[in-house]
This record gives sequence, C-alpha cells and structure tokens, in this order.
Amino acid sequence: MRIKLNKQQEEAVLHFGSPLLVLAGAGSGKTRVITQKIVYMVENLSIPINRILAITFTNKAAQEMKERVVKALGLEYQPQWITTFHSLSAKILRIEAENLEYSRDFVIYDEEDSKKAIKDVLKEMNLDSEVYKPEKIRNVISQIKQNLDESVLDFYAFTMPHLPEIFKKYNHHLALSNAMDFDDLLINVVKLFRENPEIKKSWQDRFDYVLVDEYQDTNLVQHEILKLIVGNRDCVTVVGDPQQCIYTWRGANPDNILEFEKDFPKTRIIKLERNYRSTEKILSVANSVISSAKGRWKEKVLRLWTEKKGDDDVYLISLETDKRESEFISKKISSLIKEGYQYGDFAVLIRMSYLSRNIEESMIKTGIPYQVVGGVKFYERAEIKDILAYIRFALQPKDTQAFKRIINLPPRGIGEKTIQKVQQYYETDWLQALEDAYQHLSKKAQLRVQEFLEIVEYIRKYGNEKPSETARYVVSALDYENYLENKYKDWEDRVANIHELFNALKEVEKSGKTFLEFLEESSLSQAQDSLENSNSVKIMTVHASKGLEFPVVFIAGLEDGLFPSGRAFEDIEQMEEERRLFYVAITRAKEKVFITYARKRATFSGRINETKPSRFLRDIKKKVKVLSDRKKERKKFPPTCLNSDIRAGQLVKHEKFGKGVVLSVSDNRATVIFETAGQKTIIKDFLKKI
DNA sequence: AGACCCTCACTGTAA
DNA sequence: GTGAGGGTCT
Repeated sequence: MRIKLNKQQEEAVLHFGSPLLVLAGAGSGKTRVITQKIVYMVENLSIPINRILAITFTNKAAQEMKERVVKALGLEYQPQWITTFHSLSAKILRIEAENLEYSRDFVIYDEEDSKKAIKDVLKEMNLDSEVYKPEKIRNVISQIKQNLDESVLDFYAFTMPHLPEIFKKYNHHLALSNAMDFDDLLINVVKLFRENPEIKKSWQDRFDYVLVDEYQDTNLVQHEILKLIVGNRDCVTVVGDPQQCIYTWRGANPDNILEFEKDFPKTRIIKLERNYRSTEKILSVANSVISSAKGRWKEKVLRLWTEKKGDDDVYLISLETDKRESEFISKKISSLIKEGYQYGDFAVLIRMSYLSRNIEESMIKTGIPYQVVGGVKFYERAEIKDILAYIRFALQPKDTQAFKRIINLPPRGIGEKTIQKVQQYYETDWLQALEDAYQHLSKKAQLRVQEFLEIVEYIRKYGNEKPSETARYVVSALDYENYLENKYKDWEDRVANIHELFNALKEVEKSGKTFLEFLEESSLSQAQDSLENSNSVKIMTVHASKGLEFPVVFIAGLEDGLFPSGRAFEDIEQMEEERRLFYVAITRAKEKVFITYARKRATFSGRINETKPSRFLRDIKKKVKVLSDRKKERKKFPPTCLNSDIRAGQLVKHEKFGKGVVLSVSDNRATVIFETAGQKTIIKDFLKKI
C-alpha cells in the first residue's frame, strides 16, 4: 500500500470473499478506500482494470477517480468502466441497441424536452394545463419510473383521472422520437437484462468486481441494475452514508443500504467513522444537527470523531438584510485573503440557486473572483440547445422536440398551423413528413421549408465528422448571432457561449469522439462538472457541494422557509432530509464555517419580508459563536416545536390538508387523520388546534 | 397565419 | 429571468 490507511480503511480495501458494505462518514476517506481497492485488485489480484466497474455519483468524481487510478497504476490509457449509473446505462444501451426497440442513435431527452413532450401530449388530449400541470406530471411519471411501480397513479386517480393515458402517450411520444428520458436510460437496462438472460450473463462476465459510491442516493432501479450485474456472486462493494442522503426527492432510496444486506447474503459491514477533514468544533456542530437514528437504521448510523484540533469557532451571524448578508460574506473573504487564504479556499453554499444573485453582485462589487457551480448549466442554455438541436435533428430526424425547437428558429414563417399540417404526414420521421407534406403547403411555406432542408442536409452530410465546423456552419447559415443580438439584451454573453461551444466541439474533434457521443455527454453533464480548478470562490447549492471539501465554508440563508425549505414543512421525511442537507453543508468545511441569515429578505418581486431564523439554528446555538449587526440580538430561535401541548384526540387544522384529528404524538410530530387527505404524520408546528 | 409586444404569474434541490 | 396567454399589426 502506497498510501497509509487506518485499520478500518485497510480492512475495507483488503476484504474479499463476501459482499462488502462500507458505511463511510463525511470526510472519512472513502474515495481513498475505493481507489486503493481498485489499485489493490489490479496490482495484487491481477484483475485487469477494465474488468472492474466503479460507479460514482458524479462525472466529476468519476473523472477524479480515473485520474488517481491512472496515476497509481501508471496507466497509459483511461480506465473504461469508472463511470456514473446514467453514463454506464447509456453505454450499455448503445452497445446492445439491436436488442432494444431503439436504434443505436437514440437521443436523450433532458428535463426540458420531457416537459415539452408532456405539454404536447396534454394539448393533443385537450386537457386543462391548470389541472394537469406539466411539471407535476413529469414528477409523477419520473416517480413511477424510478420505482418501477405504477401504483402512484391510483393516488391521483381522483384529481387527474387521465394520468394513466398521459403516461402511455408520453412514453409513446418518446418511442416515436427514438428518445429516452433520464429514467428510461436506467429502466431499459433493467428490462434488457431481465428479458435477455444471455445478455445479462455477458455483462456479468465482463466484470470481475463492482464498486458503487454514494449508495444512500441510489434509486430502486439503480439498485436493481447492481443486482443484475453482480448476480449471485460476491464481488461487490458499496459505500454510503445514510446521514448524507439528500436526494430522496428525485427517487433516491436510502433503504437500498438496508436491502443490500438482504440481497447480498453474508455481507460484511465496515464503518469508517474517523473524519480527516473537519476540526473537532465543526464536527460537533454538524453532529448536533442530525437527529438520532431510530429503528432499523440504528446500527447503520455513524458517530464521527477526529483528532484534528483547530482554534476556530463556528460562527453564526445575523444580518439585517440579504444585501448585508452578501456584503458580510464578501468582506469576510477579503479579510481572510489578507490573512493568507486563497480565493479557491472558499465556498458559499446556498439552499436554492437563485440566492446566488445577491452574493454574485456583492462579489463583483468587491472584486472577488467567483464561479457559480451548477445553476443553469451550460448545455441547458437556450442558445446552446438551439444550435445543438439543429445537429441533433439532422442526425436523428425522429427527434420531435429538436424538430419543434428549430423548425421556426429563427422565425421563418413556419408556425403552429404549418407544423400541424406536416404532422399529418408523419410516418417514419420529420424529414419524410416535411417532404410528403411539401406540395400541400403554401408557396411561402414551401420556400421556407426548402431553406430549412438545405441547412439540415448540409449537417447530415458533414455533421458527425467535423462537429465544430458544422456548428459554425449552423450559426452562420442562420445568421444566429444577429438573431441573438436582436432578441436579447444580454446577447453578448450568449454569443460568447456560442463561441465556448465551438471550443468544446474542437476538443471533441481532437479526442476523436463523434457528435453523438458528445451529445450524450452533454445531456448527462452535471452541476459539478462545471467546477473549475481556478483560484476563485465557488458559489453553489448544498446539493452541488456533495462530495467536495473547502477550507472555509459559508452557509447562507439559514431562515425558516428557505433552509429548511418551505415545502418541507408538510412532511416529516422531507424535514429530516433538510437536516441532512444542513449536515452535508457543514461537513464540507475543513477549518472555518460561517453560517449566516438575514432578518429581512427581498422576494423575487422585490417585496421585503421579515424572516424567521432557521429552526435548525436552535440545535446548534450552544456550539457556535453568535454575532449580529444589531446591538441587541434576540438570541431566540424558533423552537423545534411550538405546539408541545398537542395530544391524541385533539382536533387540528393544517393549511394544506384541512381538518383532522390527532391519533398519536411522538416528540415534535403528530399522526393525524385528515377529513380529506387521509393519515399523515406532521410536525406539530404546522397544526393549529381547533 | 404568423410575428411581435405586452402583461402576468411563478421560481426547490437535478441526472 | 422565463414562459404562457392575449391582443394587435403585417
């Protein structure tokens, strides 16, 4: 072993012969363990690197792991199978395309495409989009797919009776477009393996060992994929931490950690509880945020400890307004820079991405270099999607959403009516439909369609080979920069983005990748992927900070309704997740933590609201230094529970669920039967006695 | 029929 | 800030 490991880490690296579950706390060196285990297998067990499958949560983590492995083993090539679940699935599906109902060049619909597809379906069915809210429907559909379970539909049978049909039509729309949404990528692998045992076998045979990181944030389908790939062998290690599960809202199922033991008999469990990242003081604040685990989770929960001393207290700072909060952060950063810190040492973590605006403004004013990680991602920008949609469509003319995006872009007089006419002639794809509909169109429309087809034809000829030239051609043929200039005030930024796209495509050319591979990568790109190594302050959501660490961390906006998010008030599980999120935020820090909140905050419409400090602050107030820009700070934080006198039998009212009666209470929660909403467990605060 | 401009409402974390 | 909806102009 080249790197020194502690006893538990070493055990985890050296354990073979039965499945392994590593419960690894924040900062406990789990990446090191996974990397070392890979290196050990290659060096000491003579397993070829490409027979090891390692699945991480982000592309960024995968990339880093690859680099570490390459360095440790002195490889001259990049390991192929260090990847994420979504990329792995896309790879498998392209390789096995002939066994699917898709062709190899299937496209991946991102969230926007999916939502537009749903809107198309709703329009086609003539449904009121007030009742059938596209965003809600997309969520429900995703939930169904993530759990491989349609029973959710029953839940909405009353409010949205047409949901099952929408679901069917949406999937049909995808199939016609040769498109998969994010969930389909995973589901189709499960289907493929279940329906074709010999294919499953061939994939099992490809790998001698499988490792998965961040297991607490895998969903049911991903758990299933793991089971199918491992089969009844024991060559598997998963690493996770139930306390860091922050993605249940998009289908993560922390029970996978519990299920793991059942699905893989004789599982050995190793806990990594020694933290190497944070100081004692930071850890103790973090620990006081997490509520104690109950029931079956009891023995899965970690108690972090550290020998890392540090004089710095964790600070909690109250500021008058959100503006002041941002100013405080900038000033603090500037003064710490004078003490010898680098800009790259800082992260500002926020609960919601729109909170970055104030902070950015103040950093610009102060002249602090910063980078917003995530937010609206590069490939989700309208101008980028526009150009890529042309190429997407040219290479895959079944792609309905790409077609609808570009057919009248820039406006060329092909509107709703013309598209409808063309749709009547749709049989195999939109190019064929355009040709067949051609003679039935008006002279004007014919001319415009002609122009459109010429551009597409050109891309079809050269697109896949010379991506950057093709993109340049599209931009000039459309006079797209001019279009941006006329349409947007911030056109200069957008033009700059287009040029950045050209550069990215140049790189693609250099690396010998095809355009389709590039499209796949871009649609699966993640918030963290944009993270630069530059010496700049990083501003990001707490979610995007998963797995990262920084010497100094600011956590802003600790206000009730913001952090915890207002939506979490309805539901205890969500409130617990907010807690874990706060825990994740604190444990990103190595040396210093500044937690801030504003007593007044402007809403998006400019109104200024009085805020309440986050209820989480109550749990940490004894362990932090409280400061305020007001002389006499009321050191009062919302109690974790206000209505402590609610008892069973009490009649109560809830803002959302209406009237109900309390069945039972425990701690700060009450289980209530509501007249209409049925039985729910609610935090007592959100009940009113009646 | 399509373009364009205005107003209005909404905005959670995301592969 | 963005999209949807409505009204009006070409």
